[in-house]
Amino acid sequence: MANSIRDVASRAQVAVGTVSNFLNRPDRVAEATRKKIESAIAELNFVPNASARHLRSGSSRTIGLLVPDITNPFFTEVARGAGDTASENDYTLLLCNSDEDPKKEERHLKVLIEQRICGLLITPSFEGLAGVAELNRRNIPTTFIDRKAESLEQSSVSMDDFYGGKSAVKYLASLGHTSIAWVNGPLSIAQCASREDGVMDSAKEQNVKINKFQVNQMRSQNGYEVAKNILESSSHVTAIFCANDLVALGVLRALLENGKKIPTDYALIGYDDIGFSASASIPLTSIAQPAYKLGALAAQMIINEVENGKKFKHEQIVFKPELVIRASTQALRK
Amino acid sequence: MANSIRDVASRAQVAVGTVSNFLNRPDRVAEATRKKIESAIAELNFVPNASARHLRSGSSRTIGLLVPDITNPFFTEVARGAGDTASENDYTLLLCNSDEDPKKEERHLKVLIEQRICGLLITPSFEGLAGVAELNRRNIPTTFIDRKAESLEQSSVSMDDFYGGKSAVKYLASLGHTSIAWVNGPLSIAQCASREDGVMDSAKEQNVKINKFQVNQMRSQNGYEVAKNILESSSHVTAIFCANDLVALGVLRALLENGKKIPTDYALIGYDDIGFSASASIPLTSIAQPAYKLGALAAQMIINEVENGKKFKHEQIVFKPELVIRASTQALRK
DNA sequence: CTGCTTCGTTGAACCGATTCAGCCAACGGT
DNA sequence: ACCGTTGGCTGAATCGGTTCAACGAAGCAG
Repeated sequence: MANSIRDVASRAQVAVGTVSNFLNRPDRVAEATRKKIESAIAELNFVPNASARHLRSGSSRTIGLLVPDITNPFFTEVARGAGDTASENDYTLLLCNSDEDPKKEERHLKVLIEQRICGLLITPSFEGLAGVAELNRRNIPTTFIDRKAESLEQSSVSMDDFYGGKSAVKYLASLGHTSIAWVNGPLSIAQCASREDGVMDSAKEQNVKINKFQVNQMRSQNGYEVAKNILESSSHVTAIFCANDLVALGVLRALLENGKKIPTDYALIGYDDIGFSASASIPLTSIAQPAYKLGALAAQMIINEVENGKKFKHEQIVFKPELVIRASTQALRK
Repeated sequence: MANSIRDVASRAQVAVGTVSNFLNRPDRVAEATRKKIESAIAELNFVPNASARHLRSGSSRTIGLLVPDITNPFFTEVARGAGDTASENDYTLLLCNSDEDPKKEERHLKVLIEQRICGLLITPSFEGLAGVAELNRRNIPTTFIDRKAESLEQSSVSMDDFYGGKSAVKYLASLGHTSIAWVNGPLSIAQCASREDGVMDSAKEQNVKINKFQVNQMRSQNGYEVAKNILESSSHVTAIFCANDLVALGVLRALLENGKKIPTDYALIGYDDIGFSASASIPLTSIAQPAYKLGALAAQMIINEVENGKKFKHEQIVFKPELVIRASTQALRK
């Protein structure tokens, strides 16, 4: 049932090496031979064994993608982008989800090493950096997604989070808001820290007051819970900026339940511009990140690195996010 | 850098076979030897090569999961469940997304065969069934997810869609609704067809009138668009039942934009109970499907089949979905 | 003391591809 | 007629594990 290259060879009356050439460098095989092999393959229903191929050739044509939360639409878009690009280049994408759990992350990293992936795409958590170092020691090229590499020895495709944080506050200020709630995730997440820097920088420039709030995980439920604090807070804010859309959607729900009107009572901005934000009951103004493109480009870069080896020049690509204005924000009425 | 089992063997002063035993059946190795091998492995930073292992042993310990839309939270939950179960049993999950494109589906199937996956989990599209037949010919066990297998030679983990459709209508009828809009996806999708059967069956029982509407893809945008038709429709409905939550969320947004009140003007029910439904601005009543469990169980079943071979008894497991009542429905006011 | 298990270990053969040195024929230039 | 080159093909060696027949030593019964 499972045919080998040797079965094909004997059926086509050629040597195994010729079949291998046919598979990998068809131009080196004469027309007549090619036909014989083609029909032998068709008759036997032969499909080459990837394991055998990888074992001997040394390169696995498999790239790993390790994301912290497959449930977050931002990352599914990244995965789609990376997956499509991998397919187009005849690479296999091995998608792993760590669920923000360092244990799982480490376990997946081990599996990826066992699989001898030729490259890794990862959005590293703080703890995950140790595992990445291990990959480096093994000379497995690694590209960061949505997180800038500090070292020039390392590629990354990331977003300008400072700019994103800054532009949201700037926009709110331009609408007349002078007191803004900023709901951030853990500062140990690099993206959150940068966004906060941007927020504070812009606040100073625009002479706007920032009230900081914090969630432990950046999920909808956490936003829902933190909204109470915002409502009860003594200082009166007129706008709320959340570090991602999931949190913003949670905040939105809590506000509406409390009879607040958006954008009249509060202007609300999220971050990521996931699909659900556009079709939320009050479409959310957000800082859009080109997730699909991030994944696709990162995959392309790692493939280049794999194929060009030492000649490859590492790059740290940084995109600017884009403000997308929808119904959840409007000018402040005095 | 990349060490082999032979390096470990010579460093630990034992035979390669002993190292292999250590890796696979540690109990057959004496304590002292075990220690020597352990430290050799640690010193060399040895990680076994999965390709070599699979090649010789014949079984790949990799199971494929092919989903039609990684963007749909329902399927990311399925993937989480399958992935976790695979990990726990030391299997690798190869997740592929076909984006509802038969071309991509076929391509992924080919890659999965090349990888010599030991089992496949799939939510087959109508066209995909041919590809699945190919897998069968190669004796690769296949389990359907969210779609009941017709043949008893085939396992499946699915939902009772007839029951789901029926119970939604029954519930609406119990609230006093007698005229209901039913927004379904393509009938070529088995799940949609069954749900519709359930809807019609219940309608007859409860003496309720059903107005059918149709979307081509089951995404939010399609729901948004179809809502206009519902509003303009001559027959006056008081409740809307959508074939999945994404569509329902789209409908919800459109209704609110048109100044309608939910649940006062219209009761609204979705299907799947994805996370976003609970935290939608008007939390959605929905027919809940245990997506994570579906994935986890399917993975467990395919692993059992792989490990028990012919002894394995195929099963067609069918879960009953569950009505989850939230704010988007209420009793009809006369 | 002998024969029989059991336990732990050994190492060569093998899985199915790729690689590469080497071979043969045909062709062209001188 | 001779030699060099080229194109096409061959098949043995190899990748890094697993498998398994065989073997030595230890333990135990008679």
